[in-house]
Amino acid sequence: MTITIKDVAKKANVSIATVSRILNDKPGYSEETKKKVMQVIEELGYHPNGIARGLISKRSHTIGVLVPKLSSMLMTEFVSGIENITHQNGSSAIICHTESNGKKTMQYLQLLKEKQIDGIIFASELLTEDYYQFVKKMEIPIVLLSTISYDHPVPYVRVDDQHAAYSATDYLIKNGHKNIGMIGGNKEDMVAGQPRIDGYLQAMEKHNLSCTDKQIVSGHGFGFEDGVDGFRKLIEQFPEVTAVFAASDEIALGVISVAYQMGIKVPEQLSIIGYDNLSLAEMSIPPLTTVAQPLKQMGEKATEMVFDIINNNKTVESRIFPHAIVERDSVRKI
Amino acid sequence: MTITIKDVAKKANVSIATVSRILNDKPGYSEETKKKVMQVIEELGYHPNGIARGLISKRSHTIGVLVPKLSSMLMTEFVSGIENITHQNGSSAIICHTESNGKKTMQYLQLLKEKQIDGIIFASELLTEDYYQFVKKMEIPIVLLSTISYDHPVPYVRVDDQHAAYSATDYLIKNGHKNIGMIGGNKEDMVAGQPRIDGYLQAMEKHNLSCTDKQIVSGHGFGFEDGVDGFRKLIEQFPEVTAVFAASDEIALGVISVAYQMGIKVPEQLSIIGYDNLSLAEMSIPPLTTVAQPLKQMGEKATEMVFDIINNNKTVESRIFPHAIVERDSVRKI
DNA sequence: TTGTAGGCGTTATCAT
DNA sequence: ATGATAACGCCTACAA
Repeated sequence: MTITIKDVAKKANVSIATVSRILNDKPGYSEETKKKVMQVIEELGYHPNGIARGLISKRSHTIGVLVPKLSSMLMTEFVSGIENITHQNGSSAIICHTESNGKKTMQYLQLLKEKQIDGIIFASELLTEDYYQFVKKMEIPIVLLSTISYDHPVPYVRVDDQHAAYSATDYLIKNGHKNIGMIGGNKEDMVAGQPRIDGYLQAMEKHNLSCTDKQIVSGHGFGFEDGVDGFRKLIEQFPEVTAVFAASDEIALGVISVAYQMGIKVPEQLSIIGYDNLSLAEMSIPPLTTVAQPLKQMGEKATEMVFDIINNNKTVESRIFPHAIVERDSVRKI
Repeated sequence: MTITIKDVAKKANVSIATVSRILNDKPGYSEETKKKVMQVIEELGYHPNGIARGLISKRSHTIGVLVPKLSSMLMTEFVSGIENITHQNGSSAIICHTESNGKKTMQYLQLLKEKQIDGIIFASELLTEDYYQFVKKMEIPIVLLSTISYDHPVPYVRVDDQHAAYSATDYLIKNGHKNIGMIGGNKEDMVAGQPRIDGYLQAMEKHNLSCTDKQIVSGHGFGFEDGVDGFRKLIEQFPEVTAVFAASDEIALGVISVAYQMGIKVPEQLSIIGYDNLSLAEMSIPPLTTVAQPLKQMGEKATEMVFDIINNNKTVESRIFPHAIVERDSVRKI
């Protein structure tokens, strides 16, 4: 049997109201009784029941985090930042692994609603009409992380993907490369897929570099294997390639790996620039030049925004974080 | 204003008891009223309040997960497995990032208690007397993941670290290596530190191979940098080294990285075997031979055990998972 | 089949 | 400064 505020009250010969006051630092008790009560609490090892509290306060001090893929280091960084701020605000985070599955996502949304979570962080996936309608109807504060909604005014935190991709490609060009290929993620992905391809295209055009379809391979995802398959395909259809822009660090590592197998030297014969700046990037051989997103800070900012909405019920402003090229050793300067 | 069971009852012209019965599939209602009620629920977009439910059922359908480090891929795999099973059981997981900080850990423990979580998974860190006493007193079901308690009978899921380390070293020896060095994690770490060193020592002795202090470097942690620093130190004090056993994959990558910088060829001049089999291992150059732990399954099993305790209130048996050498290309067969 | 009422552990509003 | 008591949203005997 777990002990409640009643037990404390009884043993301390006071009413539960008094105990409650002491617990919540509300005026209306003497130092003396406080001392007595605190002692009893200590003796009994009493801990208030947050559930009962939540029933009244209508706050669960919990926020929900929806992520498509748990196994990516990207998410790890996000989650890490989210957890920091959440804890700092005396709350905790429930993490939900959607696997990019619409049905599962809706299930989670309902679960979170039933759990009475105070807010939601929705990461790295398009906010569909369904999701949006649900969240809106339930009046749950939400902010998007590394994604956006095209049709609705939902606050977000992200990097300008197209611009970042432009910068990456531009960096390659500025370093003397002309035959630049790109390995993108999923073209259908309106958030991280197409925009990065567009940024690449934009840079190529700007510098009057030819860019045929053969120079772009867009696979199914952003993983190592996608990089492996992608580069095999790329080098076959565009053998003149001298530099590649990979839409993720994992893809970039896949490229490096294939290059190594084929005896192509990086960066002497092939330059590579990645995207994300995961810890992987420093660990690769050669260390990977890549465009960095401030992952952890983004997670933190998004979380701060959620709490801002929760606490002040004010609308918050979206935020685009700056990206930056992190120069390491995978790009040859011609 | 959020709608409650009362609103549903009123609009459907029934009592809240009836609505509750329908919601929980308890006998005592006609098909007809069910239809009516369900329709009203639909119209109103009603969702039961899990908090209120929890107050009665004394179950929060939430479990707490304590991990020391969020940014490691090890944890990612664990968490992934945990989340799977948790969701499968209609619950969710609150993840707590302790940073190996005792005070923070105790705070989290109390937070979790107040949240009335149903159980705890405690990962990759020694269960101190404090933690144990708290959990015991609060009668919270707990299972340890990739760690153990020396002094108390707390169920755990892990791999036999010493044995695994023995296997790794043995593998090196069987492939003809004699001058084998080791780069361990933290020696103070009674769970993942010393046992792996012991396993290494055991294998060396068994095969009558000399093993001086110079052959072992034990750093502060299990990260990439520890591998970098560790190997620099190792090769200085033990230049004859021809193979190294790294206590983690990240350490191994650090070693490879330094070797590359120094122009030492892997595996031609230096063989390396890692520990963990993270996805990193396949991505390295050359692909890393390592001893694999079934991370995700371990997370899943630990979670199943927690639910076993919660649901059946039975004591569960600890489980040691088998490890396995995953042969890739970082060890030269002499 | 259905409704009434008490209780889960707190907090908040009254009195005293 | 303190104590009774009504909520909070739901479940569950017990009645009807």
